[in-house]
Amino acid sequence: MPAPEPTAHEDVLILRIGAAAPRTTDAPPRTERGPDPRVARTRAAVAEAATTLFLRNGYQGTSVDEIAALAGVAKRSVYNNFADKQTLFTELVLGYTATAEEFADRLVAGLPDATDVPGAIRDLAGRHLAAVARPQVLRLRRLIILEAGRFPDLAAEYYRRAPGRVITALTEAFRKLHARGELDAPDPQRAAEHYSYLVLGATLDTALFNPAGPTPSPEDLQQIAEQGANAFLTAYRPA
Amino acid sequence: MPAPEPTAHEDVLILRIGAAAPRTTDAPPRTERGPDPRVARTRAAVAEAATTLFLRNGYQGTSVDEIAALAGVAKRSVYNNFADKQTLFTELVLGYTATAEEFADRLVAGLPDATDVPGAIRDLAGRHLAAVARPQVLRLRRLIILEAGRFPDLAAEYYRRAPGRVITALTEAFRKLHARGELDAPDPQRAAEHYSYLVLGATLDTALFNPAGPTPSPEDLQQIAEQGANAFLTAYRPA
DNA sequence: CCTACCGATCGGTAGG
DNA sequence: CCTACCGATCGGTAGG
Repeated sequence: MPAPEPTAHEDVLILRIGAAAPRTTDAPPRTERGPDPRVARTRAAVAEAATTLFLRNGYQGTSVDEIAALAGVAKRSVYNNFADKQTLFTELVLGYTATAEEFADRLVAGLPDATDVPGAIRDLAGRHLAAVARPQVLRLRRLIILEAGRFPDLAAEYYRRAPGRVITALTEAFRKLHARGELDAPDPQRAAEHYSYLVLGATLDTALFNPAGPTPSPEDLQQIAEQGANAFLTAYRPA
Repeated sequence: MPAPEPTAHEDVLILRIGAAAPRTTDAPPRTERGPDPRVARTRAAVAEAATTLFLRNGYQGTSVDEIAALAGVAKRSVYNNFADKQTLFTELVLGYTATAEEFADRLVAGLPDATDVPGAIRDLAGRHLAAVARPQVLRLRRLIILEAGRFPDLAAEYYRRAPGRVITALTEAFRKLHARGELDAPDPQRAAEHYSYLVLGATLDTALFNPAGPTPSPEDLQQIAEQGANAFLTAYRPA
């Protein structure tokens, strides 16, 4: 259960979306040499430029002209690869959501069968907060919240598959640990929520109200995670 | 220390701002009958309309024309009462911030000297969550987060005077309760943060990602508050 | 990749 | 002379 390398996380998103097949499905102009590599290159450049600008300036604050300019392509090329601005936005966000979903599953994977449960939960809290507190992740979370009025289904799907997925996985883990007598958690879902907000709450909240503020140092984050995990372990310690 | 009547809370904000003196300070045209009551009436109508629309559609999503139309006045009247759209927005938010600040102080007032500390903290949690979970309060919080990029100083001031004020007051209360041996909270600020996120975290988070979603019932909120308070009390129970 | 253009809408201000 | 208010329209910019 190795922790993923932090900074590569966002790159995976960009590359995945950038490498996706273009939207044209009818009679693609294939030759024997396969699809035109310039198509994928242009699409990847648009996706990367759009990701950068959406995360920095929001949906409304980003114009398609800016995306085209930063990608080094014509505005027409943007619309050749994505139906419209809304589709471009939702495809980028859903690509990241899939990455976050995989992270959630890996994060909790070893917990139900851990031998040193307090140690495993402290370790999980440290990895969890370190992953969530990365500037790109905080910006994405903030972006989705900002656009939840315009894209309610997208926000709901992100919530269900990213933070909600962690809650779901932790609920199952805590249920087993309660049965094993390792935790006193008769309501495992509530315990999972309490864990999440004890470990992540302060950091996520601060980032929403002060988006341009400094990132906490790894040492600060480690301390916040440890104190949150300790409070959780004391509250849910078996009798 | 009675809990404020919920729905009247927002009205206080609107009336306070609406009744404020107009901006003109040089040589007001007073007669023996006092200032023109139409001035205050127009200003109040603009403030109320702007509050409604900003909370519903955000800053960018609200035009001055819409504000004027909903208030039933000419657009020129908006500019006669507020220097520009940004000033209108910040004055409204700061008016509410002052109300929230007073609420924070009253909320925690009796805690440091409480005799039944667990009972007082459970009671505080119920009043705290009930106040914060009101739709108007959740919408205001969301609005400030949405505009934290455009109005960073405003977001920082709101955070400091509203949720931060609760943390500050609780920190002092927990420090005294720790000294009295009623809580085991050697780091009272961290304890105050843990209390806040245990009691409020899930409700605030859900409202951000699903702003059009249903409000939890008072019974649900009471249960969430009680379980959060119980987890806090177990985690910080003196030895 | 640039310029041009569309239908629409914005915040702010003119005259009366 | 003042404040308050109106109908009309300004220059500039957005997505497409």
